[in-house]
Amino acid sequence: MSPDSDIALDGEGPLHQQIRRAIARPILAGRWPPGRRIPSEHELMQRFGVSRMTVNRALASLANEGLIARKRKAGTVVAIPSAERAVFEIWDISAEIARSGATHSMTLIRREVGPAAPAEADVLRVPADTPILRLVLCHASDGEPIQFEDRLVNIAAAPGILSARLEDIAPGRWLLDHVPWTEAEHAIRAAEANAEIAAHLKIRRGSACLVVERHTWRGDTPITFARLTSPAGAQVLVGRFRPSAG
Amino acid sequence: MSPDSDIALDGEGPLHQQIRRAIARPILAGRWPPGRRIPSEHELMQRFGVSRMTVNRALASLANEGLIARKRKAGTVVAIPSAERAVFEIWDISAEIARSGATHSMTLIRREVGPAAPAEADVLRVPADTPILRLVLCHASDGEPIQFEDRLVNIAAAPGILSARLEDIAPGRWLLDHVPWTEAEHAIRAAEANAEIAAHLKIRRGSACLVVERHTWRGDTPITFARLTSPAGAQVLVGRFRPSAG
DNA sequence: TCGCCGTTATTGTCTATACAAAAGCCGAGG
DNA sequence: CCTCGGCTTTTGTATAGACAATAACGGCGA
Repeated sequence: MSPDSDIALDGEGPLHQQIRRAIARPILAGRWPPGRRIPSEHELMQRFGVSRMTVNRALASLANEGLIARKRKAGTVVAIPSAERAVFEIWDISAEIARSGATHSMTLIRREVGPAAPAEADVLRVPADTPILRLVLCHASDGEPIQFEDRLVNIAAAPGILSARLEDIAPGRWLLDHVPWTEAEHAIRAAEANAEIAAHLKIRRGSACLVVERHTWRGDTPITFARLTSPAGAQVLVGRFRPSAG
Repeated sequence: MSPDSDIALDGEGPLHQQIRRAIARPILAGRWPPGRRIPSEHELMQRFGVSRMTVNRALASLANEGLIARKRKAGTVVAIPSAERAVFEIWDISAEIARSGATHSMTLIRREVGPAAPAEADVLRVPADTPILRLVLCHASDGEPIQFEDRLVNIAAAPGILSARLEDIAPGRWLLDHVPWTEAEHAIRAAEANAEIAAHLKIRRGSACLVVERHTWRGDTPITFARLTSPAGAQVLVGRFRPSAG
């Protein structure tokens, strides 16, 4: 069996996107470490039975997003992940903490299952009374509280979340691993800590926090809404850009 | 003369990127308002004397970034600007304000020319004593102070900035229009307003602010560093993503 | 007038081909 | 041994052609 036997087309959507996913999946899942060689366009072209233009389109798009690095003659390899991706792509605090070398821990503050109240239905963008899971928790890095997470999950869109062991794995991480998303939206703003958040993050009430709110969808159905609050100094979102060369 | 006579190739780099720029420029400059019809692929193909694939590649890339909206048979139009673009691409508060329908105004608080002090050289990432322009100003939307800007400009990289009429045009805007950049980096965080910022933004000292710091380079030479501070509620950075579908 | 349906303009995707540009590789020559 | 130059692999760009999908439009009939 070929060493890249884990890549395969899934038959969904345009070919170039299938190829994209086929390559992106093992990278994002961590099965292909940075530096790992990716088959050349010719090889992929034969393996998938498509034209080189189509392979090229897929790989160019991945390169454009910094997932892979390409060099003429040298070939294509999995790019070393920069902070960049973390900001814009999906965003997992436990991975972030692990990367910095610290230990991640988590305290579950609240966990409720039930029909969505009007306000909740509104933010999650589901009909009222949709069954949802509400989670409130606090992440810590080496014991230092670093992020307060308030999350709503559309249970219908994430079957299995109710039986997930959320003491061991961050809910964001669990969802990333188990529920494929097709669209996400971030809103980033500053806000002042309310009493509850201040208590859990061990900061002064009213002190500045960075708030990231994220909606995630699969097609038209909302999967989850998360409001992630970090103390002013604890988190900086960094992104690097080009003048958007296609 | 054709109604789209303001689009032309510039001869720099690959054709598809030239076409991209040719279309993007009048949109970003505001000459083409949202909803304005963009010539069909066939027209562009003839106008530029390139193949349709090449035009398509350029337009697909612009559509991917949300600058234009395409619909089969209906054609291509300038997209209604969502906040989205503003986050990732370069970022111009005066355009943002204008887009929201308000009037932008600006007060120049400080303007100094001279060799970079060590601390300044450090943030701008130039050698000490490099001639720099230091600007401090405050932007307002309909008279309401909305953003405090602290900027360092590498004069060598932006010839002409010294004679620009910075009372009329925001320095960020001027730089965008006059100095081509190849790379930019954003850092986003929350911070508490210090005395000076609080006074200018008319907010309480210590209240939460959103801070965006941006470095811009042309090749290896730094062009400018800007620290943009907005009161907590005034600004929300929004971004929408796909699992990075090309 | 209104609704339905075929026409057609426009974009989306894919293929096959071609040539250019970069850069690793390797062998000839010193 | 080292260096230089050519060979070759790999990616980058562009073209022409084809067919599919979509949806606006216009005309026709009730």
